[in-house]
Amino acid sequence: MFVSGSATILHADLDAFYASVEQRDDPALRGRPVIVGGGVVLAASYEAKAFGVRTAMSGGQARRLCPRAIVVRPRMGAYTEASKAVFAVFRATTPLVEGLSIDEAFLDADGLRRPPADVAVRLRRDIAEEVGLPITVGVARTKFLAKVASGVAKPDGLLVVPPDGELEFLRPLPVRRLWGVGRATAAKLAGYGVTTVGDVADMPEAALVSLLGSGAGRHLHALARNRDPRPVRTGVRRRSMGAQRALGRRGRSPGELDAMLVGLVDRLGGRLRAAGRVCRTVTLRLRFGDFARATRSHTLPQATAETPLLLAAARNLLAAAAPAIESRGITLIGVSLGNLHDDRAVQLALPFDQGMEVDAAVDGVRGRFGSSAITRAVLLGRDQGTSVPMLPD
DNA sequence: TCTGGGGTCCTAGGACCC
DNA sequence: TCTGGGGTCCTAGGACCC
Repeated sequence: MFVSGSATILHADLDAFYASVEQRDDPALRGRPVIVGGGVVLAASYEAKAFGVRTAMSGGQARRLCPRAIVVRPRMGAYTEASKAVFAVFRATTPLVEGLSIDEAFLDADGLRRPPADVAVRLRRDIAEEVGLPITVGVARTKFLAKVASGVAKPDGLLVVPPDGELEFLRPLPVRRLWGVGRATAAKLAGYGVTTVGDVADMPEAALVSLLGSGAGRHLHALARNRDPRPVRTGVRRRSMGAQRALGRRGRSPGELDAMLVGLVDRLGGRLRAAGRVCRTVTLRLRFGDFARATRSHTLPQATAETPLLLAAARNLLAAAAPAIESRGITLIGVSLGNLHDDRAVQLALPFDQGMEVDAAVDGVRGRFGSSAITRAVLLGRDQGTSVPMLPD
């Protein structure tokens, strides 16, 4: 391991997260191939990965590759709890934590007194001792490089990329290691004989832009040349919230679909309200019998977290899509809520019989917070007073 | 081999407004 | 009667990530 004093960003990534939680909680699973999820592999322990089992693989294929694997049902609650414990250790290390997913985060180690490599060693030890899970940490000057480093160091590893060894580390890597290069982009690049990060770095930016579009092209050009100025950002808010359900191949009646839609929207409405947020855009996600995907969306005039309003919008979208579903079949239904805002609702408890004062109060709030602060004022009844949801911005 | 459940970001066209 | 350029919002689709 190379220890450097000037690398400042850590990328911490739990190994085979769901499977590791299962092995931690059930000693009989330790050292054995474990697959989480039945129809599709949600996570595979490293013992199972050794047989070629991969995340997102179908359950049937995974069992053929590794017949001895123990298949366990996912326990989302246990994973959420483990994630919270891990993030608590992150925040005890530094307040500058940017979560990327349930099992992954960037930590800014700049400004900590000890060298970043020491911070990383201690972080891995703390998480092993306090949460009982293996975690891999990549350390580098930039986010991108730190993430690549943790990917290379997996599992249960630590890799520091020294500032004077960055290009040497980066150039031989396959393009798929670049953040944002998936199957489609890798295939496009391979068509031009571009297979390594070094190959990408040697291409003119204009060539990448004409091949991949201006956004992806410029992004890749910069990353391949090790330019990534993005800082670690705290307090990043969720921008959408969704729930979906796979349906298998057999057909579903309109009544069944409607019942599923009700269930999905009800769950999302609860999550939205629990998070203290409201949404304006409702998107219906469909996957047809041939597995082609489609989305249908509608933007409401006002943001809301009320289930009946969300459900009405979702039902309209489903009704509009009914002919396509009828003719093509359906294998997945989902709902996603976008255009999220904070719901900073204030409840003005005013007597029902003083309508003049309600108007005055609304004017007062508008005067203080701007004319767009109040989108709706509702008379609730004698005892409840007046509800005034506010939507600043 | 037959396909989960959660997200993010980008692109492109059309509507609409100035 | 014919017509520019720019900006924002909405919708749909696609790629990618874990």
